[in-house]
Amino acid sequence: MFSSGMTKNEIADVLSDIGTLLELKGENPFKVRAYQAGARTLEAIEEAELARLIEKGELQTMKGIGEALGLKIAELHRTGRLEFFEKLKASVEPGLVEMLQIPGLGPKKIRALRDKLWIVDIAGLTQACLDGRVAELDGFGAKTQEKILAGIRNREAYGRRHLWWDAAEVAAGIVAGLRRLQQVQRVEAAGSLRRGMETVGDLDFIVAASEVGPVVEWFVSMPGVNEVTARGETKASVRFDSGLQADLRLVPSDQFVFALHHFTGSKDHNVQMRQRALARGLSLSEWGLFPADEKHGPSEGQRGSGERMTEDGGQRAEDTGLRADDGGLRTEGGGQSAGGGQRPVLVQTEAELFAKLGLHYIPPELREGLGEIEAAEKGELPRLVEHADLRGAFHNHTTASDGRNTLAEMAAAADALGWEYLGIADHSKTSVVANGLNEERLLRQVAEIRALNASKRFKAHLFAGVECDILPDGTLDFDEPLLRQLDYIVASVHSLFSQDEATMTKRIIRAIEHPCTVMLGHVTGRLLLRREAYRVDVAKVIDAALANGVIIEINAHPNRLDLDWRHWRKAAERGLLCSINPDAHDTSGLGHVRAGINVARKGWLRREQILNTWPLAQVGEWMQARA
DNA sequence: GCCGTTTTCGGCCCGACTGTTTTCAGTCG
Repeated sequence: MFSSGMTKNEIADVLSDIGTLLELKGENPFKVRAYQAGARTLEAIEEAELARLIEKGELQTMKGIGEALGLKIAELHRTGRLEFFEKLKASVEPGLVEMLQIPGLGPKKIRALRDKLWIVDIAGLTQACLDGRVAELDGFGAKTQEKILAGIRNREAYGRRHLWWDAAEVAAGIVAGLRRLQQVQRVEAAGSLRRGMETVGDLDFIVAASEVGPVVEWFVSMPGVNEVTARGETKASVRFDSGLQADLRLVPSDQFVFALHHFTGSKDHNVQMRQRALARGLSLSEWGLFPADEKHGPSEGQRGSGERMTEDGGQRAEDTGLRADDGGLRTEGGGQSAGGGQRPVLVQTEAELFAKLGLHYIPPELREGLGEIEAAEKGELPRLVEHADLRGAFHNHTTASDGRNTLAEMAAAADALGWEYLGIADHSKTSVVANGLNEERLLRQVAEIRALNASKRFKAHLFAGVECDILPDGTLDFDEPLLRQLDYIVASVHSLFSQDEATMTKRIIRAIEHPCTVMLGHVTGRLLLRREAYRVDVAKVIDAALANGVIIEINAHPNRLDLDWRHWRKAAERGLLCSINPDAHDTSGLGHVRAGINVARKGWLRREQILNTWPLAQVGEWMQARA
């Protein structure tokens, strides 16, 4: 029998899930912690090492793994299944696990709600709060009840949007699937996903096809489709189990580019484009570009969707590498010829469409109606940074703190990406929960990094850094003599998010003014769709960074993506240097830079303005000069 | 559930904050 065991990270996830379930069952908290510690221990070793230890029956030589965990790990590794886990899962209402996502609700309170009010899911909890029953429970009160309700409401409100990263993955699969259909001539994802927005509402796919029936049929039959909300000749809509909605729009081939442009938006960009067309005696819409006085547009049946400009999703066409249009075709030229005849203007690419209106090609990420059309008219659009421009990345974690891959594994991953360098920045000692490094452990890691560099085992040069906590008073977590031994420091706030704006701003600026600070990490602490930014005067922080020659990172973790793109254009014009930092906690996390590239492009950033597009030698010189 | 070993049981574990209390339990990072 072919074995289908689990990888170490999958096993770690199971152990961690067991911890959560035991917690909900009210188990001894130390037992819970033992499972969580076991998960962490597992993450801290190499895949091959795990196999070797299991083989030799030496799992228990690892700190934190005893007899019980050892047996479970071995079984999961061998079979991918664990009876104990299955039974445990079956014994806990799944709704309780979901309730853990509500801020302020932990295992104890959830248990009380279940045992005393028989609440087993969020729907029941909502009703009990509305009835006022929750406030009457021992240990609960009016404020707690209010907070729970607010948490649930937020969840619902946020639930309507999705992280770009998650939506992009879904969209890529759909685009690839549509491309494989023989009836499909052209397909692109549009919407806010194509514009690289940090979150997206739903997905929009524009398709030109020789025959619509089979395409619609494929679309509504995709795996994961929970509900088909519309199904017609020109449009189909589905909702996935995840809550994500996807729209398919079928258009004639000669309308494809117009529909793509229209549904990519944004609304403001489209309004300005239409105005520009009108000024040239033309009328632009999703249906085409026509002489302005000529009646045109959809037949009666097609109307309706035309006026709807949503913040919807789409897939970044560049990612596929397959896009034939738009590529560098930057023709100058007016739309004069366009109005010449009575027939609609035909274009094959968006670049041609822009050219018809006297514009250079405007990349989707810039289409926010924030001056891109004026810049495109004057030929002043920047050459935006591209994913391929990256030569490395800073701010990455290893198993030394809370990462899931070792230093060597991360270095190997950087090699695989063809990067010239990789910056390590594990947590500092005050981040206890993230297993932050104390002085001794940090120095040991620095020595390890120097030795690896000397050994030439990896092509990528490793920079020794730290993600140093900014303490509540703005001082750094380590003394200057220690920090001086590192190549660079990322300074980040991880505690006391509740400080008022003045205090938080002062705190961060003090950290920026520290002579050892090289970069500022996740400036606002926001977690997209989950947690608001802490209160901070970002403008003052940018001023301070500029004054002190400190880099502000674009934290490319799909949940963070700050400093927000809306600040970058102006800040970079003033000379603020950027670094696209993946904040990777495992090797696959290095791929987050792709989300960071979106932010940089939306911020009009050019390659030169981003540290980790520079060649290794230049980065080294820059760091030397700073030190 | 793990660990240690002058232990086979008793301790593991940090600090801040909030809301509930009247001295503290629960949550969070």
